[in-house]
Amino acid sequence: MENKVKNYADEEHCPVRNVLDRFGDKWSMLVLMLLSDMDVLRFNEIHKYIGTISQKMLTVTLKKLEADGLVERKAYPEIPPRVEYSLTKRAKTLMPIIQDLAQWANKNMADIQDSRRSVV
Amino acid sequence: MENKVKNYADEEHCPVRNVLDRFGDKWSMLVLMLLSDMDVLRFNEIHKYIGTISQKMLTVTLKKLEADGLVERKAYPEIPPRVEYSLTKRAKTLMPIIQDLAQWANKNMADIQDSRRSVV
DNA sequence: TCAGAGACTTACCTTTAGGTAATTATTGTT
DNA sequence: AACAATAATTACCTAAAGGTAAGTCTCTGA
Repeated sequence: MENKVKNYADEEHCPVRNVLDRFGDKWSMLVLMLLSDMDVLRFNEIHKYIGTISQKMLTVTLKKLEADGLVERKAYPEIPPRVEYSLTKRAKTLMPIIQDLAQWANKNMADIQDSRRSVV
Repeated sequence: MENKVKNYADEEHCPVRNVLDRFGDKWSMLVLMLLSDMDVLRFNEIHKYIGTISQKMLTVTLKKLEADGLVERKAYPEIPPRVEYSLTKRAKTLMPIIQDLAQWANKNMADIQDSRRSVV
């Protein structure tokens, strides 16, 4: 019983909590999906694709994803600098699941929005 | 090109953004997984299983999930009151994906934590 | 008559996420 | 000399998420 509780609550040891916290934010999934579609993108390209993300948040998001080993950063020592981002192998094993999630969201969005409306 | 940008950024029409925003919070996934495991639970049972959630947040989370048609609430007109929560059909179509996600998280948590450490 | 059970609700406060706008470094171009 | 380009960084601010602790409602049993 106590164990059950631990399994569901313990932030340090719950893998779901621990890992999914990282892309439950506003931008991570979007960046992952974009990179999955486009393969390799430079900082400013991502910035343009996701028109509404701020430079700061793009930096933060990419750093977190890089720290988790989901995104690879390749900097070319040129002036002006060029930096290319792409998905790692690890991220590529995750993408099918994210695609499923996206598909589910696509299928169910309309119904869910209906539900929300009928509650209000 | 402009279309691409829209597809990736538009909050109103992006299904992923729109739907997944809802369980990208601190507790929703946990509650869904718990209900998936236990089938039917009362308010205080959930509260005990997830030892660290506050009453307020449990209420908020359950209400959001109910509004989205993912959780069903059955109140029995007794004193003291009894309320039972369970997953809806809609939620049950979502659970396999969440299970996959959990599995992926389980498999990759250790490596991801290593990555994070090596970055710091 | 007062405590207790169950499922909340409310007021208040702190923490975190995220946004804005200005600034940096370096070199080639005008 | 000033400017443009690229990929950031920094200081500052607002809004949203989440936590704490106390209160509410209604009946039952001691």
